[in-house]
Order: sequence, then structure tokens, then C-alpha cells
Amino acid sequence: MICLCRNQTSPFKGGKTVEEIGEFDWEKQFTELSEQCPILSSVLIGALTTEKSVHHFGLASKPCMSAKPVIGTLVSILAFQRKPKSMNYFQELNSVQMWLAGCQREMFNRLNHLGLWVGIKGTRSYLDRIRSSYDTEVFKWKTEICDYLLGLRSDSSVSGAYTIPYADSEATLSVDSFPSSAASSPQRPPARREYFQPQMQQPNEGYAARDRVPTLHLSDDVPLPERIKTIPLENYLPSEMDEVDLRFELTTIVHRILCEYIPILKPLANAINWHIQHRYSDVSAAKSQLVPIGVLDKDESRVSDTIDILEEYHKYVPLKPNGQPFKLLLHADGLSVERGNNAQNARINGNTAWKQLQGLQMNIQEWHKRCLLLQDIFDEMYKGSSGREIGTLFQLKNYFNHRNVTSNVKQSFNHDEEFLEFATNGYVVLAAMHVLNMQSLNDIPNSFPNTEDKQMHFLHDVSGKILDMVFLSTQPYVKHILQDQSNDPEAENEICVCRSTHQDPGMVYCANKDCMFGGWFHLDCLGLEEDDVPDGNWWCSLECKNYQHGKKKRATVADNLTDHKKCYALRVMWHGLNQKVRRDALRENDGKRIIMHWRFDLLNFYEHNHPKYFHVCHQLLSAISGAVSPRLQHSLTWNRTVNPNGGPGKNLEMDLQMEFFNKEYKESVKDAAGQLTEATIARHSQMVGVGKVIGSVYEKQVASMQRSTVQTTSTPRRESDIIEFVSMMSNEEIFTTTPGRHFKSFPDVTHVLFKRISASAFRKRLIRLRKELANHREITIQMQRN
DNA sequence: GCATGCAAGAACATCGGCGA
DNA sequence: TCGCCGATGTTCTTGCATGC
Repeated sequence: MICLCRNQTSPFKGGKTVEEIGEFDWEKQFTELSEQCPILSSVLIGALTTEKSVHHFGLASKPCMSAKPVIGTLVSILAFQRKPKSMNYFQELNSVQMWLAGCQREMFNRLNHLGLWVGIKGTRSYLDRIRSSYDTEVFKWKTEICDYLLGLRSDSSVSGAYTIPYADSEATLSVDSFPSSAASSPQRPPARREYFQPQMQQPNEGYAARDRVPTLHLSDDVPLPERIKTIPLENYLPSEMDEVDLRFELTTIVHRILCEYIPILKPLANAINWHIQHRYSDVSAAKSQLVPIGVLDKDESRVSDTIDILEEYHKYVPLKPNGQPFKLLLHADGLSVERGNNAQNARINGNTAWKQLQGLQMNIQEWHKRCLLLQDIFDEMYKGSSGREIGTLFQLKNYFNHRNVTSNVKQSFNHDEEFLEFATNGYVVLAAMHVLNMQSLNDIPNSFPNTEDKQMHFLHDVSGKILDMVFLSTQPYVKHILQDQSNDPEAENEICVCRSTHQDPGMVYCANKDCMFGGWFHLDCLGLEEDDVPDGNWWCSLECKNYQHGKKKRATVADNLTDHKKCYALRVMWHGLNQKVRRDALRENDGKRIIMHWRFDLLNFYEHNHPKYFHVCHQLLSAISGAVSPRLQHSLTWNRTVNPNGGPGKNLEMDLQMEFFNKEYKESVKDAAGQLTEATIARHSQMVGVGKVIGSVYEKQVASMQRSTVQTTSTPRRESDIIEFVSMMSNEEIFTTTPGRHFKSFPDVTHVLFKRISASAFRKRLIRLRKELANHREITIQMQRN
């Protein structure tokens, strides 16, 4: 035993790094024991096995279980008792598991006395030692790319770069400058800890994700500003072909709904398309490598702090052989992209690309966008006053008891999305019953064919008819925008109280579209901060506000002939189906479709006054159309999601994955009971990634556990609710046109695409933003030349 | 045998949750 | 809103293991 404890390279010795933990093996421990302490080894084997079991199963304490882990554990405890400071490998591993599980201090001390764990202090210092390697993996990727660029590696393993999504972790914990301890007592600094005070500031969290779609083979040449100026306007708008594709996607979604809920069509479920294939379907099903890179104590609303964040992330940017940065994508939400751009603008005077913070290309993420679009839908279709009107979203919410659905989508995104999906499914089924003249779900339509081929045709036919009812084409608007050749007299471009034509990212829009100042205002001119601008409508003056309110529309002849209830149902279906196709494209990581949806959404952002999203969407579409290098274009299209667990159709938006990491971190940091110091925050955030590695090693190699491969699904079954929905709505005959009827809460809802898009203003804005982008590129290049 | 470093224990400041 | 309770992190002290 003494020899065992003296051995410097003993597998029982503690203080191992994460890599060494990965090599944990009971076999080594057992061999060491057999060599150093043969008698003890024989005694333990004799105690734990029977002659019969050894004969039949080798060294087994039970038929399917080796005795080696048990022997290893016993010897670890013995060695720990003899030399607690060095022979504590097993105890340290146990302690980390218990720390990750949130055990209390007292528990650490008790089990430390029993020789099972190290104490809380030992655990903490061990954690601090291993967490120092939290981003080693990212640096490994960086080195691989540098080597590849230098031509030192040519193997296919280095095919893609990596991406850094980040987000502010919204509210709960916060950071501020530390209280100054020196000021309070010059003699002896009081034993004052550096706690973070609750402020409105938000720390930022990020992770690195290895790209799955290869991009390194593509050119990394940055296009010239002239190239940006000549990007055709068509590239920003949905084309006729896009509309055909969208209709195909919507048809596929309708097929799925009908086969799920209409009994006679259920046998066709195997024949329809559940995964729309694309050129990278195989790669997209692969599991992503994700490395959380901790929390930064920065306040994003300050430009200087945003610069610090970008500088911090620049340490992960690989170096090209010519000394230039190898640009990586930095994914963030709309506001953060703007702030990132502002930070880069603030550094535009730098004489190298590094000083200009050009190593990171800001990019807008998907989940926040879906939140925004869903919020618009809820703003339009979900009103508390409609609780008694059968068929409205609020009534359906109450009737089917979707308690967690709220009008604030950010707070209850999953519930809201699931609820809209439910309402959409219900209306699609109703529409199908209307088309097929079915009285109940179990009816068999008159013309239902016998063979599967013909049944598929039948399904296509029904879906086509449903889509004819609901589909809205953007082409009239697009053509109008593209054909608008009116010359732009300078006066028409004047905006804001300063009457200039200059636009900058910090602007606010007056909700009165007839505003005499042109609608747009510089925040600087108004003396406002970004935070002062409300989420909903904003008016520049009382006159504008009253103008908006006072303008009551009189009922027209057209209103009296419109069936507003049917329009409401069609609108819910249209919005719901569109949300579904967007999610489906993301789940499949179908970059082409995702970008196509952005083109449709640019019009939505304009319609709903989201200037920031309009700007970043424009930036994304410009990049895809040639404002960035071909490598980044490809990466922006195809590396927009991550697949945390692997499997087809299981991709997640990068920012949604960020929310999961964020949640994990918040739950972990809760164990600190509010005692948040810099070290504590770093420990908890960095252990999110490292802890997972150690956890899986512990599970597999230490505890010899086999994880169940059966995966549970969290999607609730809504079949009975749909049946209920259909029977409730059957008396309403919602899809039979009845002129003049309407919901009181939605008196004038019509199923048209856009009400407020002014073709010339839209066009002008596109051209202006494109010009600004080109100018910005030109200045960047000039500064580097100087 | 001694110097050094580390871990455990004790004491204290502080925080969040809960109930009055 | 306030006080209590139970929890944590930090600092200081003590004692032990380790290495020379």
C-alpha cells in the first residue's frame, strides 16, 4: 500500500487535467494494484467473487458486471485515507459530479470524512484547475485552420471553420464595477468581498460551434465596394421561383397535417415527404461540436464594452498567412448585430484589419427573428376582448386550456408557437373538410380513390385547393418595387427634424405614415437613447398620435361584402403555415430555404416597422449576394444552425441553443445562492461545457452505466383536441363565405398581404442601405491602406 | 528535521426566499 | 416592507503532507 501511494505516476493520483480524465480506466488501477499490492488484490477478488462466477464470467461480481470498478473504488478509498492530498483522483471526480449536481457545503464535508469526496474547498480549487481548459478545443480548431491555410495540412478533417453565437443573458444576474475596498480604510482593507450589485446591465454569454458544411475550399477574397453597388435589387426580394418553392413547402406541410388528423388519409403518412432533402442533408444530420466559452462581464449597451467583447472574441480568430484575420461569423440578435456594427464603426480608424475588429462578421440569428414574427402575429390576431367569439385565438386558448399562452411571445415562445400550430392544424383540417364536403372527420369523401397512387393525387388535389384559398402572392408588390422608376428628387429623401437625407442605425419611426417629417428620425436629433424607444408604436408628436387615433375608417361597400370571419381564419392559417415552414427549414438546416424566407421577411419587417431588423436583414441578403467572400457566403447560408444531439430534422437555431446553455448556466449559478463574484460566475459558466465532458466520462467509464437509447418526445399529442376543435367549429361554417359577418374584436380583418408598403420608399431605402454598405467597405479598405 | 504549500475549519458578510 | 433562516463565498488560522 505504501508503494502504491509513493508511485508518482499512480493512476490513483489526483489533480488530473480534462484530457487525462478522458482516459480514465479501471483496468489501469487494477493492474497497478495487482503489481504493488498482490495480497490486498487477492483478498478483494476473493471477497467480491465466487469460484463459480470467476470460472464462468471472468472477474465478475455479478454475471454482467465486472468486479474491477468495485475493487478500484475500495482501493481508492484506502489510498485516500493514507494520502489524502495526493491519492484523491477518484474523490475529486466524485466531488465534481456532486458539485455539478448542486450539493451543499455540509454534504461535501460529511462525505469528505468518509473518504468518498474531497471537501468543498478542494472541489473548488480542482474545478478552477480544470476549467482553465474550457476553450482549449476552440484554440485547437484555430490552430488546425492556421495550419491548413499555411499548407501544412491538407486532410479532409479540416473542412470547415467555426462560428461564435453569443447573446446577453437577460436580467437575473448582472455585473457592475467592483466596490472599492481601498477607499473605506487606509490602515487595513476590510475583508470585503467583491460582490456584483444588481443593475440593469447584462453579461454576455457565448459558445463556439464547429461548422458542419465545408467552406474552406472556397475563396476568401473580399469583394470590392463596386461589387456591392451593383448587387441587383431583385436579390433582396422574393422571386417567382421563390414563390413556387414556398408553395411547395406549404403543400408539404399541409400534407403532413392532413395525414396526421384525417383518419381516411392516415395510411398515406408513409408515402409523404417528412424531411425535405437538400444537398447537405447528410451533414446536417451530424452532431455539432459545441464549446461554451463563458460569460463576459460586459454591458452591451455601451460601445466601449461591445468593443471589449469583440476584442475578447478576436482571440479565437485564426491568422491568415498574409497576416490578415481569417473572418469568422459572430451570430447575435438584431440589437446586438447593430451594436457590433457600431463597435466596428467606432474602430474604423484602425490601420489594420485587426484593429478595425474585422476578424468577425456580425450576423443575425434565426430564433429571435421567429420571436419577432410571432409577436407580430399575436399583436394582430390575439386580443383579450375576443374571448367569447368562437374561433378567435383567445377563445381557442381559453377553451383548450393553453394556460401558458400569453401575448408576450418572448416570455412564452414555446407555448405560443405550439398554440398557433394547434390553431393552424385545426383550421387546415376544417378547410379540408370544407373542400371535401365532409360533415365529420370520419366521413369518407365521395370521390376517394382505392389505389395508393390515386390517393396521393387526391391528397395533392385537396392540399392545392386549400392553398389556393390561403396563399398570398408577394409578386405584385415585388414587381411594383422593381418597376418603380420614378426619379428620386432629393427633397423626397429628406427625413427627421434636421431635414437631412442621411440615415444611420440609431433611428426611430413615427407610426403616422403621413408624418410631415418623412417618418424617420435620428435618435441623436431627438436627444433619445435606444432604450427610450417603446417596443410598439411611437409617434413623434401629439398631432401625429391624434391623427392616427382620430382617423376612423367608415364602413365601405367592400367591407359589407367581405366575410371577415373567414378572412380571420385564413389569416391564422397563413401565418401559422408560414411559421411552420420557417421552422421546418431550420430543423433541416436547409440554407437555401432559410435565406429565401429572409427575402420574404424583408417585406414583413418593412410592413411592421422593424427598422433594425430591416437593416440587418438587408445586411444578410447583401452578404449572401456578394458583399462578403464566397467562403462566408457559403457559411452564412449553410451553417446557420447547430445539431446538439444529432439526427435528421433535429437542427436548432444557434440562438435557441444559446438559450439552453444560458438556462443551464443560470441553474448552475443558482447554487451560489446569489453570492456572485467574478470567479464564481466564471466557474459556473465555464463548467457548463467542461462539466458535460466530465459527466459523460464519469457515466461511461467510472460508473459503467449504459444510457437508454429511447428518446422521449416533448411534443404533446393534440389529436383529441383537434376532434373537439372540429366539432366546436362545425356549426360556424367558417369557410363558407357569408358576406358581412365579422368578429367584434376584429371588425375589418382582411386576408391581404401588405397594407402599407410604399413601393418607392421601399426601393429608396434598399438603394440607400446598399450605398451605405459600399461606402463603409470603401472607408475600411482606405484606412487599412493608410 | 525543516520549510513550504495546500486543504480543512471557523468566523463573518451577504444574498434570496419566505412568512408575518 | 421587514426580519428570520438557511445558504454561499471569502478571509484567516491551523494542521498536515510533501519535498528537500
